[in-house]
Amino acid sequence: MPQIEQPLGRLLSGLGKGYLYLLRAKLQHLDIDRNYYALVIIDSQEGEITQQELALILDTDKVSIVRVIDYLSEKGYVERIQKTDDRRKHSLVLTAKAKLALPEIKKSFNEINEVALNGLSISQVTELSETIKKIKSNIKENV
Amino acid sequence: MPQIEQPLGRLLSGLGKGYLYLLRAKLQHLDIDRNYYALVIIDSQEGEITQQELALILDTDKVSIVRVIDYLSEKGYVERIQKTDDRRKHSLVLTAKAKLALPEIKKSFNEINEVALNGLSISQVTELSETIKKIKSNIKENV
DNA sequence: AATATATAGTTAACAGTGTAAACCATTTTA
DNA sequence: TAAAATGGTTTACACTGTTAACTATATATT
Repeated sequence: MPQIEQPLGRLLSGLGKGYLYLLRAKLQHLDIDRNYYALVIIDSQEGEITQQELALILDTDKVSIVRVIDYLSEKGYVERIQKTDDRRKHSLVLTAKAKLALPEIKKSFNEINEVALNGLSISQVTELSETIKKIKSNIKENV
Repeated sequence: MPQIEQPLGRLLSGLGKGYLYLLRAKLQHLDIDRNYYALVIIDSQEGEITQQELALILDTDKVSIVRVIDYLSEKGYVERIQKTDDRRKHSLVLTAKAKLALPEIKKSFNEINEVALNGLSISQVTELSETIKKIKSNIKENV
């Protein structure tokens, strides 16, 4: 097994950070500087996602989600709508402002992917995707 | 270009976090729960590394390094030795305690690599290593 | 129906991290 | 000799991850 110069964990975290940095730079003109992906998820489940469900998808906990939704709703991107069938739950819905911003958010995701993967062949990207999936499941099994 | 289901940044950060989690679990019996890699670096430069140089290698800033070294020296793993040729600088040196722990720290790095890369062929790991390097330089160029 | 238990979301608290500004001591440059 | 730069420290602030305790509702048990 070939050795990797740096601990892989550090390396991957570092890449993730660089990614986020580029994303923020690209979306600088928005009045939010984080939680973009939460918006994408909420949009994809339009009108039918609760905070718990979002937590599950984002692989985090409900406390963190409260903070995310507090932030996004303060900024006018999301509203909590109490569900009538179970009044403990809140449906998360995007505002018009968020819907306006979404296309450029998604576009930025794609653009940064292209920047990051620039110079790699299609088969290399496919391979990377497979490998990441494998590593993810390897880690999950051992956690 | 094939699309990747999740923002790559999130995915990579997530893997990095899982990695660190496994590492901490493996090294639970030590009385430190972070900054393991700093010890490896310091060891590899034995006696001839300053805080600034460490900051450079770890891709962070001097303020963060103060915290790292405060932590590691409180726990008895590292000592600051003022250099005589430039008394602003501190050489970082490992204590006997750190030297004793180092082999298992390195071993844990390797073991977790093996766990994470389990089921991947040698060529896939090589490919991954190349791809990561490429992504890293792509991101660096654009930061 | 009454009580116990579970769930969705919130609040509070604490430790850790990233980042910037101000500062001290020392060294280098002008 | 004065000014500027460097290595390291301190302080401050915002953000993040995590745990515990809490409210309100809903579900299950008797």
